[in-house]
Amino acid sequence: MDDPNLSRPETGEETSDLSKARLRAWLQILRVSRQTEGELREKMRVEYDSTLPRFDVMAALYRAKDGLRMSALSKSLMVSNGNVTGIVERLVNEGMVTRVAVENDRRALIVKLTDEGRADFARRALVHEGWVSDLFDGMNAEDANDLIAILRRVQSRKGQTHD
Amino acid sequence: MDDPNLSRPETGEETSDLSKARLRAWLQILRVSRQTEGELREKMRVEYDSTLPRFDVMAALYRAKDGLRMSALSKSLMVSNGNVTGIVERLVNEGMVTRVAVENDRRALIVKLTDEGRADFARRALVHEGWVSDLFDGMNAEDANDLIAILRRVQSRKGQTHD
DNA sequence: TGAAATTAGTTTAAACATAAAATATTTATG
DNA sequence: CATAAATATTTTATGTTTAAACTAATTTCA
Repeated sequence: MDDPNLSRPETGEETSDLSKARLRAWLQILRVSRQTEGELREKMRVEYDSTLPRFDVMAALYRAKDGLRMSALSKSLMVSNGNVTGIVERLVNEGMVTRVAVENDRRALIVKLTDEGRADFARRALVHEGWVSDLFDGMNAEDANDLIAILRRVQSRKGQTHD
Repeated sequence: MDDPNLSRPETGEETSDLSKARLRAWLQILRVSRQTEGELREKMRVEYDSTLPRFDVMAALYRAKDGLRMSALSKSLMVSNGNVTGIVERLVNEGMVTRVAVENDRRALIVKLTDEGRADFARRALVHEGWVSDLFDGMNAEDANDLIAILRRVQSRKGQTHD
């Protein structure tokens, strides 16, 4: 642990080629991510008069047939607890989800899709997959798998919440 | 090459393996992007009592020695025009940037770093690179270059603004 | 020239996002 | 049991973000 280059150079001034390559990779991820999110948001707005955050919440609830607690939802989406409150509120007003009390724990709520929400999401998810595929038309199957493998290696060991 | 699954199935109902792979890739990008942004934001807040958007604006201005117009700034950061107004406003209040009128075009403004802003950013950029490198410590140089190459292929042909 | 179109930027309203504080409830512990 | 600690969620304050409306200045072109 006494090689100074194994960790961040606290002394400043010098940065390694590897750290520069990682920074370039991060900036490229950010660029593609912003661009893709922007285009998907626009489509979501025009086609469904809705938003990506609401779509993401519905996606999480679609996978969890019995619904999710608010806290499980915010953890699964990697957004803050208070944030989910507002998004779910809007989805309730739209009739897409319901909040039901939890047996034996009056602090907690379970959020689940309504029948309408479930049917709506099923339709939208297929269209959404098509949008993504179109936006990523420069990516073949091998690229996709390589990219996923690389990003999984980056991601591992930091599965913590940040709330 | 006559496999009907090479493009999005307009008929609905069925989606190809390729489109599913691209969707998985996109979701993985989104996951890493959110996680990384969350950790960088936290560090920016704790270490500098600042935010990522302000850092991003300063980064763009650091690269452009003569400053940038508001519109060039928003295009370069891929965020809306109105958004930049507020961020620059805060940076002006902090003494990091100035707004100067443009000769022969009284509509336009050029935003540039102050001397203090330039010095501050130079220091922060090194530390920031270290943070990214630490967060990406599962990524070697080859991974970084592969990832960049893949994402460049995705990105090409959609260099438009979305404002 | 002068009206129309375009361009640059700000403002506004609504949504999203965080962090921190507050509320209510449950669990743990002396 | 009483109270302290922990948990689940909402509320509040602040900041980021977009889209759309708006103001002002510039350019186009009939």
